[in-house]
Amino acid sequence: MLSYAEENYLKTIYHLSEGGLKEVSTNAIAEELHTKAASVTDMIKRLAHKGMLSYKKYKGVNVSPEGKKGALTIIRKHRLWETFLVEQLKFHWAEVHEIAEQLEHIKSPLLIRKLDEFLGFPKYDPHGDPIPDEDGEFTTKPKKPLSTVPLGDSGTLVSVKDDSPAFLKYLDKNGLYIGAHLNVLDKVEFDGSLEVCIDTDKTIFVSKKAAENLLISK
Amino acid sequence: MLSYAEENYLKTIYHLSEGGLKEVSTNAIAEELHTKAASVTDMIKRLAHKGMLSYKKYKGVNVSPEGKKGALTIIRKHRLWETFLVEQLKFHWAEVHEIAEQLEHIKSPLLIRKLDEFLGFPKYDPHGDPIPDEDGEFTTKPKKPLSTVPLGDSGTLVSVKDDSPAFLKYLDKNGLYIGAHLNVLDKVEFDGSLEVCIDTDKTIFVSKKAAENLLISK
DNA sequence: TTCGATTTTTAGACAAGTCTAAAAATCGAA
DNA sequence: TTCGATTTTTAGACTTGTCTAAAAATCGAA
Repeated sequence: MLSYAEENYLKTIYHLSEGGLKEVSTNAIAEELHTKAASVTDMIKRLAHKGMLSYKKYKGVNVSPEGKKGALTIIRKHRLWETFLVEQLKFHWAEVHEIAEQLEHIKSPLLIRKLDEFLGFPKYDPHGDPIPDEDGEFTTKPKKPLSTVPLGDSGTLVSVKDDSPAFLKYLDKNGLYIGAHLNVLDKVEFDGSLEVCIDTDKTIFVSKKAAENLLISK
Repeated sequence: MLSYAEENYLKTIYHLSEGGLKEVSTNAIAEELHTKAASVTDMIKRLAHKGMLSYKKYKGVNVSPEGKKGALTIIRKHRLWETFLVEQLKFHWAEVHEIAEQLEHIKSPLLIRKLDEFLGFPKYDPHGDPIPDEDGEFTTKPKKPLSTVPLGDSGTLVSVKDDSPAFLKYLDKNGLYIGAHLNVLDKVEFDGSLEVCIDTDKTIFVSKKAAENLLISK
């Protein structure tokens, strides 16, 4: 059984390893968790001892199959709770992360199964990220920036790269939201901006910079 | 800001003090929390230092107004989450306590306000206990054992004294559930058992012992 | 390939929360 | 009211998770 702190480290390391593929450096973990390298060394020893990571001094860590399973369980819980907060409690998708960071540590497999059922077995969270199932399986729809969508093509706005308050305000102002159906009507050669139709009923212009921040999925 | 452990102590001490009325002994706290008296002494010093308790060596502790406020916030969260688990996620009311023990420590006043609204501002939790509002106010309906309800009177089954699996099984078997409307039709002099009508459509006999375990409210 | 910069680990300290064992205070019965 | 039993506190140790400072290992550029 992992502690609150151990779960946070494991989840972070898993994310940094890009799904358990790459080894992760001590400093990268320290930076991500706003902690110190010495603390990270202590913790990765603990997690390695528990079989979650494989670790060789000075060589960084790799997530073990056991660790991957643990990380995906935490991620599953996080994303289910985010879905609950947005769909049921009517939070805005940009304000749920901190609360889900707490909720993801609640220990009760039955609770998560019932929550999943209550939400109708969602496949994606409010940020467009996939929700792993009980076995850790999930399907990632390829996401690409709106700026790379070919003229005439359409897709769903599933995520944003930058979720700063300034950019969220921009989204609101232009009637853009996660889940919106976007159709690229025209590309302006001069400045790279796009003419985009939202849900077939509204047309806006999106700057090149904004289009690079909007992530689209089919 | 109180830690997880501090919150648990405060809540337990508040309950033992019967709403902040009585002073509470070190040993009583230790027994309730399955910990040792020495640990309790350490913790009550911390909580007294934070202004939650007033404490004089060897004299037990009293809950301060600040402490009462904190305890009622935790109790409010606990009971709202229990209500959510039973009404929305379809847990049985007897299996939600442990999960709510974890959920009650989630820190987000906005979350609790939204949860309260989502649930329709419930006044009582699935065990029949009152849910304090944001200011810590609540109204306790007087509860009394079914065995003391006069012949011909009726009320709602709001709680049980003993929630052992054996007694829960008994409830199920007899069609009894929290929220059932009960009407005392007859009292058997011989063994103190009662003839009770459930929701006007079913009549059962309840032994004296069972009737002492069933708590009724008008 | 060597030496300085960077990264990582070790060593030692600290805070929270727990424990055991022993000392101190209080309680209660004769 | 006194003395033994009980309760409570203190003292010291342990674990988890954190830190700083310093040592050790690795990396990279000349």
